Amino acid sequence: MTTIKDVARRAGVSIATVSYVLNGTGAVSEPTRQKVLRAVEQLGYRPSVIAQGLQARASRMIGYSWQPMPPDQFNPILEKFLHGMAEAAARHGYHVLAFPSTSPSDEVAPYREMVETGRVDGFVLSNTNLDDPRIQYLLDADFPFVAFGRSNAGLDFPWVDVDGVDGVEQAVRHLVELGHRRIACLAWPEDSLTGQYRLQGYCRAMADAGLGVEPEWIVRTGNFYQEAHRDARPWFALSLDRRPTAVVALTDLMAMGVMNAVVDAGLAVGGDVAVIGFDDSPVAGYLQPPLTSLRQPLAEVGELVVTMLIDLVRGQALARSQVLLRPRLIVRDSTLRSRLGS
Amino acid sequence: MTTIKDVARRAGVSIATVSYVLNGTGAVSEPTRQKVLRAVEQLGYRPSVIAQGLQARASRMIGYSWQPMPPDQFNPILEKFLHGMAEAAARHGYHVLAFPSTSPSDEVAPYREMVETGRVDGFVLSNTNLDDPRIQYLLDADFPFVAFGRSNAGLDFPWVDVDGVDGVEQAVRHLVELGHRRIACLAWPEDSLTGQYRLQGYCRAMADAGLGVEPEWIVRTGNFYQEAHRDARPWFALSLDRRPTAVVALTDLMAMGVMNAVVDAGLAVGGDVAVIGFDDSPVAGYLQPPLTSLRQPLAEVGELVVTMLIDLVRGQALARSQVLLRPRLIVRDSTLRSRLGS
DNA sequence: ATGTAGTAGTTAAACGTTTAAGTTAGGGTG
DNA sequence: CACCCTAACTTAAACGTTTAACTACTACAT
Repeated sequence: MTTIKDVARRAGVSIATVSYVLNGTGAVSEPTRQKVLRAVEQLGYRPSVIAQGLQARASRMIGYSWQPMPPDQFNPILEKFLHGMAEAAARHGYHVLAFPSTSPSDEVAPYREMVETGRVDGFVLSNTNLDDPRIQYLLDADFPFVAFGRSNAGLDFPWVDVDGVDGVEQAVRHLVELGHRRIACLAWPEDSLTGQYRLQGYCRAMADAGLGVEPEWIVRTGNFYQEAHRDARPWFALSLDRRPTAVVALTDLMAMGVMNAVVDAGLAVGGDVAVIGFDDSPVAGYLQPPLTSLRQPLAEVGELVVTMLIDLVRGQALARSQVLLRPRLIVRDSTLRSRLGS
Repeated sequence: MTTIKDVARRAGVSIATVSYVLNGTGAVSEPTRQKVLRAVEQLGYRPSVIAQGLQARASRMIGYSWQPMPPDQFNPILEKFLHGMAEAAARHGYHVLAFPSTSPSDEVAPYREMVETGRVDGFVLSNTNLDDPRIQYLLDADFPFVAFGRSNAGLDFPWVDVDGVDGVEQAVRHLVELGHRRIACLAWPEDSLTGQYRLQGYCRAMADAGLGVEPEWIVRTGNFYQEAHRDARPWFALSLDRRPTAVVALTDLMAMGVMNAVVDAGLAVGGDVAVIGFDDSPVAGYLQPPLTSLRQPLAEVGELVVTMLIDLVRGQALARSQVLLRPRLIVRDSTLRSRLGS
């Protein structure tokens, strides 16, 4: 491993001069500058980030943790989000440290460890919720972080989120335009903030369209295929005048459960019952029929979150510290080919 | 931030003593040991990993990079593999640094940068292939790494892989047992080593079963849904005596293309044509019909790869430096309910 | 009494950077 | 010619650890 000393010796200058040349600080004459650069080139010298880190009391690392999915479920955001983050971080000389969230009993422990040992300069949080202990801890510790997702209205912290209200509104409006009147929503348990927003979008859009909502059209269930499949079934056993002709599910995985429940009832997805998902996971386009879904700008969120965090770490004020992005409705056959319009 | 000096001052000893206590090296009397530990406790002291890293000339970081998928495809391994790695790494005091693979023009550049700046102590490679420039570089640089996947037979380096030959053999045997005789294989281009192994499994199992293989039953296509969908179609336009009654696809995504091609031809998946995928991605079980597929022990591979790498980094000899794991065939309706047996 | 060995601790150097402070030479000014 | 200023360096300290080398003390054998 070649160090700054080797370069200094080779160029016939002191190590300080080498450092000044490399960082562009300090007054160095052009000839010496060239000498140093040549030595750097010849030796293939690169400064040790660890030594720089010790000196600057910074690691140039961004911590990110996610909770693993159960084996039969996919994480709809990880790949694109992580890639967006890693790219943006690298552009600024930072890197992403991926650490596992261990026991849910003490969610904060791994974060605390990273902070106290100086492993990372800041965190990106995802999957935030109300009363998120991680947010509380990081605010208390005054440690930089940016969240993908919101939390309690009272807490002031930087976040980026995708507007679930707007997204589901888009979905419902699309269905209304296609002629649907009886639209159901497969929602999440009440404690999910993201679920609250998305459900709110449903309620608002239905009201805006002047449509009534039967109580049995809103079903809350877990974020799993099996539960969605099971809990969507009763809809299609309802009498013809109460049976929904369209369903908005809060997740593609849940939408798949709905689609299969439709098939189980001897009905056709897209034909008898329109279905819309959320996330636009890569499989959505390849299902039978292809699933209409709301696409989150995940790479953009990843980039934004990281650039905000780096500004924060560098002590710069954020231009916008709370950003709400719109999802985009990707229309596919699960809502077209509807028999209602024709 | 509290340092070892603070602890030393509080405990009334030298910093060396604190270090000795914390590392369990050196001779320290029990009373002083207690004093030090109490001070550590009271101050909430944790050693700075960066300072330790500088001293030890090691970062306790493992680098991992993956190529991003096109937007409409999913990465079937990332989440579970990464989680397996991160868990295993954390257990040994290491962490995973996720960096983006940038331009394919110089695949090695980001690796070289990590090596030269001392960012990581070793790498995990995935998606290796023949003549992989990353392997060549790391071998030349004598830098520790372990690969998920094999490469040229002549290169001696540590790897873990899932046995594609065995996997596809399992698949074909399963189909043969169900009574299938005309079995096709949707394979990858010739330059993919993984594809070679899997195709070899097909050929070997067909030969073992005493079954002939029509040339048009082996189709090579890209690892995409669209191409698979397009290139599987001709099979189902073949005359009844040459048309395959079962297809093994090298990927779940490709299998989905095949399934939809079957439906397009007015046939039923599972009924008229059995389909098997590879990867057992989370969606496989929720497709219509649920897809039989080969499950790779991804978390196990991740753990194994990391523990091997850490041994390597610590200069220990590896018990086994080349490990081949068996995939497991998960049987679902896409191969059951076949009309052949009954 | 003297040397020896072991125990328990301290001192100081080292890891590879950055940077404040100091030094030197040269040129301009009165 | 003495003075000051500036440009272009160098010296050395600091960041927070680990660890080799040293010191001081006690206990014990000779």
